[in-house]
Amino acid sequence: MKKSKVTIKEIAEKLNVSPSTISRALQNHPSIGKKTTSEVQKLAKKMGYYPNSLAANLRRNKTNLIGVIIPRIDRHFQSLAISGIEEVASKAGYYVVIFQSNNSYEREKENARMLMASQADGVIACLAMETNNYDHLNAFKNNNVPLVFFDRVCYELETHKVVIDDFGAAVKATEHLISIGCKRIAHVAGNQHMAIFRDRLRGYQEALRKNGILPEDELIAYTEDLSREEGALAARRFLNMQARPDGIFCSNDTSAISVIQEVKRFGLKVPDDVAVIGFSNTPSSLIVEPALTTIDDHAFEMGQAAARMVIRQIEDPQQDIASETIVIRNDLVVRDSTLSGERNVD
Amino acid sequence: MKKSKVTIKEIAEKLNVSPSTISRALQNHPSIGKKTTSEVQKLAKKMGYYPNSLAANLRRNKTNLIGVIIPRIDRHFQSLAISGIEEVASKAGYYVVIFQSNNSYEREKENARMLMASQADGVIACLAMETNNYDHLNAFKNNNVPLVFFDRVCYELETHKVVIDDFGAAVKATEHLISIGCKRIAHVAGNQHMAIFRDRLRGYQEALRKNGILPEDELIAYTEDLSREEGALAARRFLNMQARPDGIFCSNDTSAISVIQEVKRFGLKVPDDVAVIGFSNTPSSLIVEPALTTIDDHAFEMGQAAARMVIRQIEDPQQDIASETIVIRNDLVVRDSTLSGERNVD
DNA sequence: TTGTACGCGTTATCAA
DNA sequence: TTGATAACGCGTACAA
Repeated sequence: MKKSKVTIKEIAEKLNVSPSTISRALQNHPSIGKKTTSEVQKLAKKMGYYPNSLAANLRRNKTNLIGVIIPRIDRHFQSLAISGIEEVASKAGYYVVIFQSNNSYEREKENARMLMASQADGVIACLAMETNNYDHLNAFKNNNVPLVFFDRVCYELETHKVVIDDFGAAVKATEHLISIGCKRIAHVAGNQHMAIFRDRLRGYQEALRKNGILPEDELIAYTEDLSREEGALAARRFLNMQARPDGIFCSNDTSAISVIQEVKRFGLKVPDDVAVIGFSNTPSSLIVEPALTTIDDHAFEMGQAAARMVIRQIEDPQQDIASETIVIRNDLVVRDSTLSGERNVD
Repeated sequence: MKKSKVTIKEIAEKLNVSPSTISRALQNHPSIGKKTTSEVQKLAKKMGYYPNSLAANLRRNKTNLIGVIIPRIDRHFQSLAISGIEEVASKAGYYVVIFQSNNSYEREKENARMLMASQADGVIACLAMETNNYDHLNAFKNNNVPLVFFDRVCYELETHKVVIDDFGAAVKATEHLISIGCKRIAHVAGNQHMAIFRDRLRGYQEALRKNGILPEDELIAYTEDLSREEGALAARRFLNMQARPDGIFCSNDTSAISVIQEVKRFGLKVPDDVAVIGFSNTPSSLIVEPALTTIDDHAFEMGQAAARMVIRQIEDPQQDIASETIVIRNDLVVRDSTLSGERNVD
């Protein structure tokens, strides 16, 4: 049992050479003799030496760390995106450190501070729901730490971004409902604080207009965070209306699944009486009955793209284009919640 | 736009005081005058100063980092556990760094190396499926870095552990099936590499024996990783048997849900013809129809307990009990997949 | 109340 | 092929 950790110095003493020789030998520096090198490496292993990356990073002024600020890793979309980030990062020799904001602005600020202090080489962020002040993120720009947003981006800040076309996806989803014969289409909307949910709402409205349907305010349910409960609440309100909607587009899968369950509990059929469509293609969308039609937003690819972007900036900072936006494709995945020969079309 | 990051020295020069004064003022050291302190802090803010924690940690020989080695964060159980870890850690002033092994032994080894290099103050680990050599984890013990296992632990190593009573939970689950009248109970087993899945299998067998039922080998389906596909495969085999099982206990929810879907596809009813029970209480268990009876393994609490344990060891190393194991409670959550007045009992 | 001086573990530069 | 020395940014014992 060692008391304190083994350092380069101790190895040097045992071998009667200088610490620099050890340092070089451990990195297979060509200027060190083959024999010395292998001796050093053997002894280092035997002594249980581990490099102290604090010291090395301090000296080198590079940490190979990419910080990720994200609301919550236990959301499917976000953990998938992180997997994408990690895949690209680790292949390029970077480590990924995750900071959860829990959708709290204060924690996000704290996370940003910690990231600055930890000397991360680059940062990838998906903003917290609460966030509408962006000063805490300026520190990165001011210190030339590359910053890439994804999904929940901030248009007020001039940085690189990775997004999907939420507006277009919402248009696609809504027009799908129209195409299967829905006449009266409702929308369960997310927090209007966030651009992605505003865009989805706008897309929904635009699709209606384009198809000669007048958007009605009472057909929109504004929710705080698209939870199961809010989905059920919205569904009940819609179902009890005189003129009941025959199609519901929800801004996420959680609320959509809740809506399906509520429709069934109400004694109506999905999709025959009410067709339902969600957003994100989470695993649960395959389990609910009927299986949920939804938008696949390719979270993994968003993560990959964000990581590639931030690494490119780290590795050649000259190429500093002011602000570039990558739009990841999205697909409508049609399943039984909108698919049926028996839809009650009038 | 600053070229390089602001340091204590630069602040010192601007204020014509020594760097140590700045250092102390920034930490609200009592020996520094009120006026100086506030001046320093104001200027630091204005100059956009961020402490360099590499340097500070190197000096202090403490990082306040807790490293977590975990197979995959996009598994519900694991991301919940991490949330538990984070909650406790951040309250105690520690940061959590996550290293995914992707269930690969090689990556886990690499993760351990990185964690040693990053000078983490403590480590929490949930082992990869592949892992059956534990040398890479000895480094922590040898360097007095506290190590706590949770869930997928390693009995060969003398460390602190947080687990649930997998054996007891499996007994409970199986006896529940017996109690509702199941006579012929099958089991979808996880990878027998891992103790938790061995224990669940043993618990299943023990419950049968205790109740005078002879465990049959053909009623056990051994799977690689309890995936949807493997669950479906197992279900088909069981359903096509001459003497069809009337109850199936699955070692996770994913396979259980898949079994339910397969039973229905086969034209039989859950639970009337076949009752199904899962393990872990994932969100999807509420969405499948009928809703899945399952074991709640309290992942969040496991994470909390592991974090408390590792922090205690970090903060008073004298109390170094060789090896302590915390067993977190687990609950049987009874839902419709085993609940029905109409079960076909003979 | 503040400054001086040193060291944390490593690496880069320069000289030998 | 190797060694001496300085430096990375910060914290702290000691001195003033």
